[in-house]
Amino acid sequence: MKPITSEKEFLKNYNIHDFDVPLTSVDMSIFSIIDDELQVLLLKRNDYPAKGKWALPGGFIDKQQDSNLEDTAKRKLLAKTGVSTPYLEQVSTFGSKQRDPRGWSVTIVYMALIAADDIKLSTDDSSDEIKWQPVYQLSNKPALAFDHNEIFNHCYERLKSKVQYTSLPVNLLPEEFTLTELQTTFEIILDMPIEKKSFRRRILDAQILEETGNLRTGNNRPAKLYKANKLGKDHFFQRSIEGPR
Amino acid sequence: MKPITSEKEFLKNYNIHDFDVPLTSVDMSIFSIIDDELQVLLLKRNDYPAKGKWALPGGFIDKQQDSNLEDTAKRKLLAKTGVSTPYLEQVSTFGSKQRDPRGWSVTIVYMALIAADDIKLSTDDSSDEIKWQPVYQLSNKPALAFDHNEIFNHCYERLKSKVQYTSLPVNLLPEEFTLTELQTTFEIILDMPIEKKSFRRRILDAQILEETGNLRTGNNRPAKLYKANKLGKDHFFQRSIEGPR
DNA sequence: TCAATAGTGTCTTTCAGACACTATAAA
DNA sequence: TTTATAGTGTCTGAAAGACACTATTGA
Repeated sequence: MKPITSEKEFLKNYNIHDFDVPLTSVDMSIFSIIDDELQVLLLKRNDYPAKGKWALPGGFIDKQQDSNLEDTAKRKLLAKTGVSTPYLEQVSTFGSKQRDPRGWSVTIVYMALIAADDIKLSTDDSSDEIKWQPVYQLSNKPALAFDHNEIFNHCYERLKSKVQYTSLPVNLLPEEFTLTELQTTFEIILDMPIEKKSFRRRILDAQILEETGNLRTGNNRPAKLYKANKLGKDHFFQRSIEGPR
Repeated sequence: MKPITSEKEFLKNYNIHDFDVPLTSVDMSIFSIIDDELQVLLLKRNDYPAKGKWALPGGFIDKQQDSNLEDTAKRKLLAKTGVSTPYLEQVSTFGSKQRDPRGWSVTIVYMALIAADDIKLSTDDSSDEIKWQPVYQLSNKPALAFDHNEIFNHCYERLKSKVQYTSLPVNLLPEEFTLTELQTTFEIILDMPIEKKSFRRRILDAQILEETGNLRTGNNRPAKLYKANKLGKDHFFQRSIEGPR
């Protein structure tokens, strides 16, 4: 074999199957607030390995369809929930010899935040059951497929941590919402009461919301409706919410 | 072909080469403070693709040697720098069709912080040149191999961001150091002066350091030497350093 | 008018920035 | 005694928590 002297020539002779690469997939924790609870989407696996076990949604990269990792995550999310423009954040990548019985494997993990009213659940042939699971029932109890309990916990910790110093929860609400609804969303995720005045001052001073001019009415004083502006979906505060003293 | 009815049978018939998986690697930004500058380690590529270009250290997962992703990163770091117990943090994963001319590829990116006095640089056959590059010369200027400029920038942003609310810089110093040396390290990374009293109050109140009892002497008042305790390597503050008003 | 929720005024607390001050070494 | 750097005292300011207060609706 003669020596290679150009990049073009190198690539002509290159074959990925000469290399012993790990299996690579994308998995995700899809969060939503349903029945005033933070819930995560689970699928029951229809095939081996881990057949019959509940798992986080995910799957393999489609080298034709997907032009990058986020495409893979978005494609899976759309297939299961019908949501096409989620808040999507890469959380971490898990890779080891033992995490999948098929051998050395790597999974790139995303979390998605979606508003409950956008969701139309559907399954495909990789699973016939799909459900929302309250996160407090998942933190310790039932064993998900592979290392998905660990993966989920990592996502949940990331979410709780970022809710302390960002405005992420606006992504879990419909387009229009009241300040009380937003506060409740924060409180559900942090599992902690927040002082009303502090919360409103913090959010309003950050100028990440704008009034829509509409009101939410009920059997009491109507509340102003707001929507997130550009910044609102991703604002970082200088200080964390501290909680009760 | 008869249907598969057990996990064991499934795994017997499973062959990873039936699947079209992407090429997977690990890359890293190794930071150190050298000559009072934040610098990052670069290697000149000895082989195609991108032969002759400077690149971040990295390489493929060795499915025999490495039992997880961190092992791969640690193995590469040890080979180049001789450092075996770094501060090592997974930053992000880049994956796309175009980022490598060999086709769809994924790289898991780590950043490492190491103390200058621990380092013994060495190359292997994948490169014959290795160097420290000041980060301010890298942020915009010279084109690294593949998407390594983008990868580096991501690491650098992560580092600067975490230095505002953690004690990470202790990992860039030798075991013993003065408060002024620690402050200088923060200032170099943030590229911003920090008020002395605020800094010392913040660090000391967090109880992440302990006095070693030794003193750093010179042509002036000797300074107390400190070392990080368990918390010191990874402490998170409730509030960020804000900088001059 | 009452119940319920929206929304505000204002005090305290915490921790960062500013900056002038004192302390201790070598030359 | 001077110069250089280590280290402190104490004021101001920004933003969070506490909590009592007022506002506005339907029943």
